[in-house]
Amino acid sequence: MSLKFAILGLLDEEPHYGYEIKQKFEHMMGDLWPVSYGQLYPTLRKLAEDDLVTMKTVQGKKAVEKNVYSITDQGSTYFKNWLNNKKKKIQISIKDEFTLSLFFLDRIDPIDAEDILRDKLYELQEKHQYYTEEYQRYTENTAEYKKALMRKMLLHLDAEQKWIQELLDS
Amino acid sequence: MSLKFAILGLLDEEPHYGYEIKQKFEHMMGDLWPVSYGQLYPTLRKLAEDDLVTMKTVQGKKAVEKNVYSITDQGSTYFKNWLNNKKKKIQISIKDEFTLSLFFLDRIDPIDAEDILRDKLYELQEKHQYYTEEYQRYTENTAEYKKALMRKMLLHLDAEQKWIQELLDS
DNA sequence: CACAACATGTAAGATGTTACATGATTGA
DNA sequence: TCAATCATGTAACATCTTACATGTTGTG
Repeated sequence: MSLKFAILGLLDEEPHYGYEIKQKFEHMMGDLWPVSYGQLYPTLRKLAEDDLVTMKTVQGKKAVEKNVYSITDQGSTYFKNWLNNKKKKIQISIKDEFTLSLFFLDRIDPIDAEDILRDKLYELQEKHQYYTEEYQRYTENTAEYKKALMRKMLLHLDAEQKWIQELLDS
Repeated sequence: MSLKFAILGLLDEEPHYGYEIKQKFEHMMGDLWPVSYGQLYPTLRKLAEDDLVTMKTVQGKKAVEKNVYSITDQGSTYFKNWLNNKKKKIQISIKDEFTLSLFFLDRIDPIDAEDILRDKLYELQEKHQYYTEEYQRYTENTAEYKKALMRKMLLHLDAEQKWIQELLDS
């Protein structure tokens, strides 16, 4: 569970409430890593159950209540241990619906098959262009990590395009 | 759910029993896409419940019983519809534990941080070499798709290595 | 005889998405 | 006043992994 560590990492700097964690995290990630409330709140509850964080309800502006979470010593140790020691897996994703469907491409008309590949290539090019422009909008003030993450996305989009181009050429 | 379509695709050629589906699929995928029984059997049951496949218990050699699954007309239509029409998503995975941990790398000693990057780069190089040798063992008889899948893996491993190298250089 | 391979499954949990449900506050 | 944003959550489902449980058959 990555989100668990993302939350602990944020809380290890300062306390945050749920809504804020989502906004801050997604902004940091350049919107490349969305978080749903359906995952966020249950995860926060579980972290509290495990005594890795504590929760305190705070009155915000007027009648708005916020649940502010703080990391515990246990939580901080757990996080730092993860950061320093644990072998962390990288994900090279080749298990997706599109890739699977190519396996069965010989079942359909070769002309349709080529169309499918060209469509996907076009889709990838558009995505690449969108993220390239996004990347160029970044300034010197943009956090290094955010740039790096976008760079990673672009490199993998390059790889994917190259792959599909190779398939078309063969 | 990708596995569902993988199963239907196999059954759309000829009937298979569960164990065989796993073996055949993983072999076709060059062992890049493992399938657990904990996922396979419940998925087969669900496909049967949805009338996309039918199950028939058959006596194999001696006392061994096999549950042979066949695709129904409904299932065949469903599969072909997926193959021809549905917009299928590609997965560019940037949401993994390792990538996340880099976000917090400024919390640890820069020398340790560099070590972590170098370790991962080394790990990726080993993996790359392993798969390259695997790829070279493929012959003209090897199914095109199997080669293509391995090629995709290698291209994304290249991208990942390039990314980490860039991080080290900066 | 032991061990690998064949064959089928369940239970529990991890990790996530989508849709629903509720209500306050702010700005146009 | 109306929509966007702020704020918190639940329920159902989807997908997948790991560990457990059971028994047969073929091979050295």
